Amino acid sequence: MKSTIYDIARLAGVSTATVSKVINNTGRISDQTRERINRIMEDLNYRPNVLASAMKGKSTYQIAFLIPDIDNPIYAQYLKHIEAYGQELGYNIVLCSTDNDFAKETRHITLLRQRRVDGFIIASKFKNDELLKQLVEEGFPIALFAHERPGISIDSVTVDDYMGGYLASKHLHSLGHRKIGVVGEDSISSDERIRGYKFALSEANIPVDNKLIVVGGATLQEAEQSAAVLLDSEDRPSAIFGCNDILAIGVMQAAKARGIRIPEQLSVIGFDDTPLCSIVSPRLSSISLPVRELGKHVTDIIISKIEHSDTVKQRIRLLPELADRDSTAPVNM
Amino acid sequence: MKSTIYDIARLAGVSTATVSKVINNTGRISDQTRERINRIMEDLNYRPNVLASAMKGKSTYQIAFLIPDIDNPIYAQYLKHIEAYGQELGYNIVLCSTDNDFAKETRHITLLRQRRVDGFIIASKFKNDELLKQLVEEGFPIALFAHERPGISIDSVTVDDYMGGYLASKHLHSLGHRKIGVVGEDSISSDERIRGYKFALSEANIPVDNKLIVVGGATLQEAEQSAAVLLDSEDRPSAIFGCNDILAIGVMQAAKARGIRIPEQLSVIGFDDTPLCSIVSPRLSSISLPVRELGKHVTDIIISKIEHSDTVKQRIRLLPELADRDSTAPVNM
DNA sequence: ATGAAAGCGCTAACAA
DNA sequence: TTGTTAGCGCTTTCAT
Repeated sequence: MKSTIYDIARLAGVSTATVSKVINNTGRISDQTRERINRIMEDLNYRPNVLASAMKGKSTYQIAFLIPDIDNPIYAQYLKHIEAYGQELGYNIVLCSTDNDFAKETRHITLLRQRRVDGFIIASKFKNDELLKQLVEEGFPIALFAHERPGISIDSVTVDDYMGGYLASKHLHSLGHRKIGVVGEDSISSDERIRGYKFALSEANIPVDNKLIVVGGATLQEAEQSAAVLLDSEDRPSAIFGCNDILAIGVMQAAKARGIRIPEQLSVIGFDDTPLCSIVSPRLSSISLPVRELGKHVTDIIISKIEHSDTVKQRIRLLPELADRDSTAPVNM
Repeated sequence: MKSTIYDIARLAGVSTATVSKVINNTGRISDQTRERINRIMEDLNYRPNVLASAMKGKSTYQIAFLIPDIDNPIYAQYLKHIEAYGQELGYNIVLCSTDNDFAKETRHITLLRQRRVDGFIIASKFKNDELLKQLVEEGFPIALFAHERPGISIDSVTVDDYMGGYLASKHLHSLGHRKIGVVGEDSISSDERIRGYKFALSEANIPVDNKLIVVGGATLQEAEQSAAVLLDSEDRPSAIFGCNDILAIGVMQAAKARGIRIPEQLSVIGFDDTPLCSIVSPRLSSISLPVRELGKHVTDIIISKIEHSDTVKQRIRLLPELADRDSTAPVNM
């Protein structure tokens, strides 16, 4: 049978209070008893029951990570770093898929609170604003990841999507492209990226043509359909900005299906710089995110909220960079 | 403040025992009190504290899922289905990366047991045999996923790797290839797949040439190096079987770097049939796994062990299928 | 420096 | 049908 704090206390000839103190490094204990207790704990391979200590208000050392969709490799990347860094600090990650579904996210949150997870990292475009606000008000450790909610006062760690959209479009423009299409999806990040695109155009004195902006589904297939609208128009763009790599790859496939050569006849650029970029051909230019740093930042924020009930709110926004590869080239007139 | 079972009891004018009984649907309670209690719980939005009930020996409704490496999309796929199905049954997934590291896996397991997770699904090539055996002996709910350990009596859910290797090689052979290379990695699955390959050859009366079998690292880059050995030999194979999609894509890239056209000059086939297959060009032929069913099976096994302390052991082995795409073609002599 | 004891929120055996 | 009560394993005041 697993040994308890009572076993240790009995064997050491002390009270459980004393044992508890050496476990938690609190109160004053003589070096002698401390050592004796430590030895006995080692001998019995004693591990405190986290449940019991959590019941007394201590943490469970669990952080929930909510994502919309594991299929997009960028989430796997996020997960990877958050898990790795959390692990270093003694925290486990409870992973939950929300599928961007209002009911699912709500259910998850209530369930996870019952489980007494210590905090939430939310990387999905959370729909239940009320719940979010409520959690924040209660002071529950929570942080948004990879997407912001301008209206709510809540911690967040994101990449500067606006900047990234600008960078991507600017790159295209610097290659001589003036007719630049966009394939986006329905999300705040995507919107921001498109705002950046528009700014790049306006900076170059190119009027924004809304027919060049197609916002559709997030899957590869849906992206192909969105791209089709652009590609099949009589006066098709010479370059397309996909608001994430999946979308951009959808564009590539649509182009390929139409015999449009990349980058000779069409430049394509993505966003996120996932490992997919080096796997497709031509290799996809993209906007790269400091994934590890993003992960480290949220984890740090959440944990400092958990451990020091830190209350200051912050919005950390890291800057993306251009990852220039083979899918973008000077415009061919 | 969160309400407790005491609040409910007080408001309903009954004892906590009664409330507990309606929560857990045990004992006999009059419809009248049951309804009254239920109403009050609804009104207060009462949620039982899982920690407290877990302390009384009930489950935590958490299953740990150990994987070696999130970078291979097949693990993301597994994760996706296990999470989704677990979610349906009220279980959360605690995700842990082991990086195939003995120390890490050991640390994880002990930590997770402290956390009182209900069971383990292990999808990494687990190194600590002793620990594994010990867990099994203790009757701890545990199942191996996507890889077996012939030596240990333990539940497992896998795909028939041998069969898959056979299928892949047979397909290549049926296209007229006789000089077929293999790029594998250091894992039991990979070994099995190679055994299947050998069987396909022997069935076709082709002698096995060990120089055609290269076992190396698991990353894309390492796969390229493995492929190089094959591709740069004076008498290079006309087809290569990559023991998973990443490896196969490494082969494709190595071929591309050498100006070897696929499938005209080299046929390539992978294993796992990840979404990557449709993204590379030419689209990669592969061996497809019934991923959803695999996930459902392990989850079911683990949960039945948890809930009915089911003790019969089973090895479920599902059959893979050929997914024929554009990277394989008749040999060109 | 150490211990006694109350209690976290729940369950279950036993009584009534 | 319902209630009393003794824990689960730990933390934490308050004494000593």
